[in-house]
Amino acid sequence: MNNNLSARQKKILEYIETFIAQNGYPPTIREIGKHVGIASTSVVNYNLNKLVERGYIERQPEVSRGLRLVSQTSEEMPVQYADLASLVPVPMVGKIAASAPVPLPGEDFGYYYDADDVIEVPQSLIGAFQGQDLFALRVTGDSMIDAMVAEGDIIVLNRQNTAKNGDMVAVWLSERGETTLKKYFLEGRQVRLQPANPMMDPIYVSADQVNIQGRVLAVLRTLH
Amino acid sequence: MNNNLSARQKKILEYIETFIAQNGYPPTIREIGKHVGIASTSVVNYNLNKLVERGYIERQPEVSRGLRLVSQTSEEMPVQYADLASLVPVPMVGKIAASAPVPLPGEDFGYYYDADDVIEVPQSLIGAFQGQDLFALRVTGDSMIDAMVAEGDIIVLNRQNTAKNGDMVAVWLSERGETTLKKYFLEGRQVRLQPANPMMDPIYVSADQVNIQGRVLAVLRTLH
DNA sequence: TTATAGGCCGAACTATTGTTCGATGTCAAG
DNA sequence: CTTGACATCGAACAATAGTTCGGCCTATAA
Repeated sequence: MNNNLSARQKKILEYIETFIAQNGYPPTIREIGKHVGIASTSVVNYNLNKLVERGYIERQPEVSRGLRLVSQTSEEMPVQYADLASLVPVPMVGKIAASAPVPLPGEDFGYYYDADDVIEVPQSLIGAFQGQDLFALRVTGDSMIDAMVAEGDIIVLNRQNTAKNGDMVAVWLSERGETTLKKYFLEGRQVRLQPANPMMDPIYVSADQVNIQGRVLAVLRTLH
Repeated sequence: MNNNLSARQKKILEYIETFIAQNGYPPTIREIGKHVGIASTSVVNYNLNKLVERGYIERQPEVSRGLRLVSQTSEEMPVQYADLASLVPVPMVGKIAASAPVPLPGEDFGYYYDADDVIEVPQSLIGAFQGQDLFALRVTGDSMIDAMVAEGDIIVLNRQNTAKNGDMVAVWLSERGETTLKKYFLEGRQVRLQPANPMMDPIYVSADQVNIQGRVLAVLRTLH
């Protein structure tokens, strides 16, 4: 079977590509025909099906503009791709202080934050974590000093409400009405919360008093 | 004018986003309506026009699926954005401890570092600084605790031997045989070195005892 | 109270768009 | 020469999808 594309099919493919890039949605059969010089919609249809057979595009029957480009893996993008992937956008959802619960990205927030409220973090700083559950907070006040976190620091968290021993977590202590950053150790029925600063003593809290808000993945401090 | 989105409009926006991600082409008015719980196409149309007014999407009249999402970020700062989002390679030239002078990238080093010894830092974290004079150090030991810097942290510096008041600098105190990170204030003939931790007291050193090794631009801490 | 605007519904209308099918021309194999 | 696969055309058809309009409801301003 011939797996090469005819000149016409290449033209179609290119047109689809530029059209999508330009408009954000795919072209119709007629639009393709007009720009590629094909008079009949059925011919375009015919060639589109060829492109499907050969794996260049996918189509959705009876759906207007129902086509999509299939990413051609073997291109020369691997370098670029790695670069783009290594910078992860993380929404800044608010501030964190000892006196208040952690603001979490709620359902009501949805995906929409101001551009100002997104920071770009190198993937290498946050390990394998990624996606919807990442968020960032700016630290206000000096109350996190025992966590070695200063005012103005940005902490990057993964939203989760469980933790493994040794994880650095943001917790809300319902009894004290207080948020803190500590290393988490479950010890029997109580939890040991160990400050990052080795000179500070841990506190012990009953497990049901501890609301884990998220795991701290990174702390960023800029000084310029 | 109210620029906020109603819950319904947020839902629509989210649906468009996931739909495009999933299918490669935008949804129709009826598809949106069905999934967002709107009975009438006219209402969807109405809300889509609201989204256009507020700059979230663009529409093409009389075109099926003629929607596109407007990228929120590229709106105002197209140039800046690319810059801010870019990663700057910074060589890791060694470790820093209180007990030893700061290793500096010497001429003899040249441009040659292992790939392992280079970290990628977002430009946004280090402000306008860039180029040859950037370097990074890993902190060993707990001796920098009064600078709110923990063991394992990475500090990014700009090599320079002068500083402005208020700059956070790495200095070698020849008299004490000690390296520290402090805020720098020149006061007459002596220098006040102020710990980042506001609970700690400053130290005062004669100006000629202070060897500035570099200005601290950022501190990075990873916890995974 | 009466307006008025915003949000919504339902239904009809029209334009767009994918699908189908018979017919034609070309070319290489039998 | 005949056959059959391949590519094309044109036209009609039917499903999809955007637009419009009258009416309803609620909250707020006059």
